[in-house]
Amino acid sequence: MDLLADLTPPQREAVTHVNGPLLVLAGAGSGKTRVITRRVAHLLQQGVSPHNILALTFTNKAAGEMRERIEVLVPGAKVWVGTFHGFCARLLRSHGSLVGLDSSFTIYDQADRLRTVRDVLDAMGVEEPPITPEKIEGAISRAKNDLATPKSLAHRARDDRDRLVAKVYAAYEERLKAASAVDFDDLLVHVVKILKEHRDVRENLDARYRYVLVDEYQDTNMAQYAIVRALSVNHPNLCVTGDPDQSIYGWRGANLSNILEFEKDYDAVRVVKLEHNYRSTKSILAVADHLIQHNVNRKPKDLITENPSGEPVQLTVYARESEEAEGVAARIASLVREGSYNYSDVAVFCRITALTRTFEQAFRSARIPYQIVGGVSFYERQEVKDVLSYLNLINNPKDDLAFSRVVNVPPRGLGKTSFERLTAFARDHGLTLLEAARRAREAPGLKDKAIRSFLDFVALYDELGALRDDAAERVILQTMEKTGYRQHLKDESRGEGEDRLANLEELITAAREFDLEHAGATIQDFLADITLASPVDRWDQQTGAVTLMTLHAAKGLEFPVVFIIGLEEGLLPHSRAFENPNELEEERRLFFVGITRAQRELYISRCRIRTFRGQQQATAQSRFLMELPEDFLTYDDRSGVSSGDSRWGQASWSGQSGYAPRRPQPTRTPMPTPSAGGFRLTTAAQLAGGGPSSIAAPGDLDAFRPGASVLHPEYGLGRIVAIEGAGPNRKGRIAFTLAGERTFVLAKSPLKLVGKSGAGPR
DNA sequence: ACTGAACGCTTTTTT
DNA sequence: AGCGTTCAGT
Repeated sequence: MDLLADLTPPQREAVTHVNGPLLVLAGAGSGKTRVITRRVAHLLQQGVSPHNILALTFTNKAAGEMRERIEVLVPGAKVWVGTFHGFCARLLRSHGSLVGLDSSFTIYDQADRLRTVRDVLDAMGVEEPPITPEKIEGAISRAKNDLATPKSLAHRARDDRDRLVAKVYAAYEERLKAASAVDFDDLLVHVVKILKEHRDVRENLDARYRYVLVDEYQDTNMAQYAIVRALSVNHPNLCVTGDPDQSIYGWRGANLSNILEFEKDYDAVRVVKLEHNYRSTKSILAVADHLIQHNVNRKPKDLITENPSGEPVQLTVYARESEEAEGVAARIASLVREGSYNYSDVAVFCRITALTRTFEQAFRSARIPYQIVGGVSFYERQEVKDVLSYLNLINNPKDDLAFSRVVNVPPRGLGKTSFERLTAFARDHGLTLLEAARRAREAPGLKDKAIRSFLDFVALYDELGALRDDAAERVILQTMEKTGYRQHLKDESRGEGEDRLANLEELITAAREFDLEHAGATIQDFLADITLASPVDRWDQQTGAVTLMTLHAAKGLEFPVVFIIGLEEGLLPHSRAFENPNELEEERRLFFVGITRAQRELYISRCRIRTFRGQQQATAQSRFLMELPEDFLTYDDRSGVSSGDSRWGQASWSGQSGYAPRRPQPTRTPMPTPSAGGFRLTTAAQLAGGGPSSIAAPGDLDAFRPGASVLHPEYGLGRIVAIEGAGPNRKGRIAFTLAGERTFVLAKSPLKLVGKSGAGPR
């Protein structure tokens, strides 16, 4: 096919560029992916071997898309397209020994990292760290992204916290090394190290990957920069694409100057600007453009489109979040009912994942199919993690973290004490935990029973270890049988075991699919694949459901209809960004990214009261709303509250604004307002005087009598069948409708009385 | 050693 | 509000 026929002159220029560095500044919706894939096809057409081309992206999803589109253009071309992390993992399997890494290394995800940091703090005897483990973990990650070592960190430490971070960092590194493990950042950092220290390797790779393409270059960090740089010394045929206005990963160490300074960094850079937008209506683009112009630290850029003006962008204010969710749900329902769109044409974006919960409820009761991208990942569920830990240990016997996860799963009578003795023994003799377990007889202080359990575990392990080179599905099945894990879940008294088994079935299915797609692959490949997979990768636009995701996850996607919710100070922009002008600009870019995902219709909303961590709070509208052009907006205040804030507030309650809603408003069921009215439940703990200022009024607890109905936040409704004892420590035996019988110390329990004999308004 | 309930902390975003 | 960790009872 003719690769150039349907391209604009600038697109054509980028596609036909062959040798030398190329910077493509691609505005949102400017056909960037099309340009990259065409360029790859063009290179192949010019006789470049697919073997010599490397295309790097940030997500597997983007990589997969690119691979597919290249396949359509040039069937059978074996171009390596993948993520930075995937590329580095592969490289380390073959070259890891140069940095002292076994080829069977384990990849730690963030949860593993945090666990390790906690363990390190524990081992160091730090009782009350001045900063949280999460912060330390973040600081270590940040240091790695900036290519800082524990030493350099210790060197520039200014206070106790910095010194602690540096110390933990050093110990953390040792642990990973001993466990033959790497974290996400290490994948990059180790490769950087190899490229720096082994000239021959670098030159070979530079020559091998003669043509390198990097997508989303504005989001590269120092380590990624160093890798790309090292692969483009002798053969600087490097093509980077990106948009500084869409840089949203600064918090993760992305370095905007990588793209801003690209022209100075390489000689004779060709720059191509793609400013023509093929995605959005004029209204949407105008709103995006107005907003982003408020960024000071920015290269001016035009956004042009020949698309129709379309509907104005609609801004709606709701009273509370439940109404926001219901309002959005109602609008989606009517859009679909009118026949203009399918559910899968619609996406709802929010700043933080916590906001999706309300929407789930609203969608469920409105019977709108939805899918959430992100949140608690499938692979993070307990039972999945357990089985995967077995796989990790089979693959890498040094993985102490995996060992400690599974040694007592299912329960083998190995408790804290036994485990601590084993750890001490391992540490004293420089053994891995598995080796130590093998020699459990020599470990001081271990009881006979524990020794036997450890030895049994090792025997079990050896049996499983023989499966090391088998396909993933088989190993998982064998593991579940031989460890007795499947039986363990079956025996679980309450219904949860079945859900867990169902999740494991899903894992088995995933493994089977992986095995089919990757002939000859082992569990090591399977583990790497799922560890490096992100929730977005599992997302599928074609499922006929509304998509619910964070603004970050939305990057690179597009939808006919987009809702962006929670336009409130503290949320968007997020409160953590208030202090820092750069971070504030990043928040603005984040909003910009969200807006420019929309093709035809865009709705933004906020609410006046939002519940956060259990607290209801009045909100202030996002400062970004003031930065949008009125001409392209309609405004609709459905909160029923007058408020002095902003010109928007004025426009709303006068009722005379020119921004009348264009469509009939869907009717809403009036909602009772629980907090404003008189009905409130009081917990037993409150009755007993949980607050420091009040003194227990013993009489109040008397309301908890046999026969009374109670509500427990977790177990739901129940009835008191018996009261045991007397005084403040009296216990209640509750028969729950769904969860069986349980006993509580009333004064400490979160039980609430319900029904007419229960607590009235106070 | 194991279970279940209370405590206390938090994540903003993710490869 | 929700989760992981800690604490207490058996």
